[in-house]
Amino acid sequence: MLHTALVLDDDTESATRVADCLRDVGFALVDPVAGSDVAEAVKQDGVNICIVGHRAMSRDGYEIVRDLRDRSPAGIVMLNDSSEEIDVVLALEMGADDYMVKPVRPREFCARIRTILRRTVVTPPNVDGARPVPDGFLRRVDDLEICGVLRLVSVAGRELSLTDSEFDVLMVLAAQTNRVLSREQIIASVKGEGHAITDRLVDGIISRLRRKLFAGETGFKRIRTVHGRGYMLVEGV
Amino acid sequence: MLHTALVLDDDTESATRVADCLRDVGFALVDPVAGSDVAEAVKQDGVNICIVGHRAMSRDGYEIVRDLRDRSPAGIVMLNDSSEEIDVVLALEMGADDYMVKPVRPREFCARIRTILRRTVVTPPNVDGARPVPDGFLRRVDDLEICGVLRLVSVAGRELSLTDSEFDVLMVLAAQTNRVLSREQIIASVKGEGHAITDRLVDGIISRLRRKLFAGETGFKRIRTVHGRGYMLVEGV
DNA sequence: GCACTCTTGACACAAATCGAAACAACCATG
DNA sequence: CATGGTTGTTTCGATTTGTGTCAAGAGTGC
Repeated sequence: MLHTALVLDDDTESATRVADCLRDVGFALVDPVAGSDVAEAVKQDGVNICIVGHRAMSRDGYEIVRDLRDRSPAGIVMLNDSSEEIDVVLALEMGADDYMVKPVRPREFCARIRTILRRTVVTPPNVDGARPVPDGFLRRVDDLEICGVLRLVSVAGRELSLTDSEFDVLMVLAAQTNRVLSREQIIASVKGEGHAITDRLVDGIISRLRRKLFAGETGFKRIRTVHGRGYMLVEGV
Repeated sequence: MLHTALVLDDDTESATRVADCLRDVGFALVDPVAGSDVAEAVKQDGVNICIVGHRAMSRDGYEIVRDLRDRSPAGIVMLNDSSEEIDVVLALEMGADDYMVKPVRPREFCARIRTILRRTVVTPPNVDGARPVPDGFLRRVDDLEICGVLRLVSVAGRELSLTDSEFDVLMVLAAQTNRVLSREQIIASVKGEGHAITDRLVDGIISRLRRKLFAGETGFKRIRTVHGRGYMLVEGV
């Protein structure tokens, strides 16, 4: 249910616009690390979808798309100012799953993203028996370890049992540490969009999480409340 | 690889234009039979991709798209004169894989078709994304061995006898380990679609499976329940 | 600082979901 | 037609989810 996205675009205006769209509909965003191997990072972080501008990380966007496609099954969307046929065709042939002309229309953008995800199989089919062990989807936040695939959590080595909704919320927070997430965003990430649920449910789950995770700990609150805005999982105290 | 396409559009000018494109790049075209059940025909003829106009076969194109998506894994492209955001979003939410505004540009059109086909796995009636199961195949999930042909199962070398329905459900779970499958998906995979059976039957079978397979095991649950969503067979603890 | 308002934490409780077992219907077999 | 095995439904207790409430806390204007 929780999807992770990566936005790469030197056009910062478009990048923030797109990032906001994605966050609103419940995506966790990964920060692009300049100079790093993008495809490798995408694999590492279990990114489901990449948005690439026609120039990104001071490189040619098309090149990045090809690179990503060669080494990752993630969905790829190319953004560009140009609506020329040649540019569209080139992007798609490099391996993009869709091509949109800026400025994107938010609702269409989200709908197209969802369409791609519908077709994206996270683990590529692998017929000959043994599939690779899911080492990915392991998130570490200080001494908190979360395995997204097996849905296991441990704090300081001590393993503990969370309910499914507790786990889902923790996952969302852990995907975006040191960043405030609104209750709406958290619910959207966990339930999908347009679910009729009270905001306050999040409070309840957070309350239970705090007790289970950081029961004995004194002083610092690692899940911090930001009054009027939401919650944040603090990393690197 | 020969692909088969079906063009449905009351706008004959667009239809022929599109059909020509497809033929040029090597598609076999299926003739639409007026009044027939489109989704059924698509299945029958092994169609890989459907092009649907906003009016087709004297019906509303959006309706056709939804119908197709519900009952076929084929790629679907919607064509329309309108470039309104609302129309795009609607089409995609009905299940279209792409939406293009007429008149289509041939090279872009073909590139987009190819992009869809890249993502379209033609897995026969099965949970979507499930890996194709070769005959005579032996699936291994940790110390769990399943022979699909002889319908035998063993855990840690110890062989045990399952009933047919237990075996079927185990097969479905084993085809997609570490991924949550809904009760609907499980029932659909085992019985075929549209079978009038209680969701809860799955619970019963899972319960019996757990007892037979992992009777003595302590601690970790290898068939995991995800509250409100379904079940998951965990691999690689 | 003080009064006021809105937000949050924590708990209690209703509703939904799940696990396991009991039970009825079905089916093949002898 | 009795038997044994399997399938699918029902039931009940246990767990989890989601709502309501109220006291405590945080922000704001004075």
